[in-house]
Amino acid sequence: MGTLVGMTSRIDPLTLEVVELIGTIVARYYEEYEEAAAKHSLTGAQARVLGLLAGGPTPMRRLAQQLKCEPSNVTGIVDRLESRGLAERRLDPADRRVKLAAATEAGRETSERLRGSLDFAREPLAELSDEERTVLRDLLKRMLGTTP
Amino acid sequence: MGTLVGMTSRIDPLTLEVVELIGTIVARYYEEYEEAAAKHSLTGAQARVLGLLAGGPTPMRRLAQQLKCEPSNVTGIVDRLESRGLAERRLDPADRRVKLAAATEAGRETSERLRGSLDFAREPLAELSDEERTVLRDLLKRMLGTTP
DNA sequence: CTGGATATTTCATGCTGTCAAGTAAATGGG
DNA sequence: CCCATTTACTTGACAGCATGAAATATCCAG
Repeated sequence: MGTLVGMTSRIDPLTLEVVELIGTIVARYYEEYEEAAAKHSLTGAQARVLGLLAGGPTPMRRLAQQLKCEPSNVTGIVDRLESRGLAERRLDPADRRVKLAAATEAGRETSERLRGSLDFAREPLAELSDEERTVLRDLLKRMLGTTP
Repeated sequence: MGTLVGMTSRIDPLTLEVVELIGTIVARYYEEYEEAAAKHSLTGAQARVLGLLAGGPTPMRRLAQQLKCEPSNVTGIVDRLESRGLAERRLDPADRRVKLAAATEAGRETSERLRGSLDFAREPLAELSDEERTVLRDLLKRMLGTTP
């Protein structure tokens, strides 16, 4: 029967406001990420994988876990990176079932340039003083349960 | 060789930490959103459109602007919502070129249930006191330039 | 009325994602 | 040792998202 609204009325307005702000940040962050990736002729998924490969050669399986997707999906993404010379597959000498995806030199360069162009981070945060950033950091940490 | 990092060394560690936290929040938010949508047999895009339609019948063109995508893309998303009885197209009496997408009663219900299941907002914020939430809100607002 | 702008759709194409099936290699219990 | 199982990856089929170009219908200004 609760036809009308009521969907948000149980949350206090302050929480609601913060939620909306976070939503805005998420949207903006995502948007800028895709844009930055596109600027380097990469899709978001390709950029994410390339970013993961910056940590060193990684088994396909592990990439899938980190991206929270099926391994078969990673196959395609790495295929496309490979066909552009940004990544390569290596055999894992310790286990011949696994294939290690690794960034090539070109891949590393692209990944670094991309990371450098992710301005979302710097620019809006520049608005805040060191002290404020510290407060923000601690609040976010608490939100995420990083500091129980 | 330039093995060692260096890619982020020009940003101070505090900013870097905040950026990473925001990245984590973005990832978690997105993940939960898709999950909540899937629980109602919707894709993320469909859920977003349905959410926009909660604001009333909306021209296709406007949906595209709000989603920041091409209008031709919206056609497909609304098609799929329509084929499930969650949305419908109406003619705009004022301009016969435009079609207004509108949520059906079933669409409104789904959209409300979905919104109710978006717990990301509430749960982590519960960690914070009212005062802290206020501080957080103000910091986020400043970051977003909402209060110049 | 005519020409140009606007709103939507259709089509072709590419990427992301899932799932089911298949291959290859590791592993462990008998 | 051997076979059954598990694990890692790939392939193929399919759906959805997203873009761009071209078609259609309508609006609007001159």
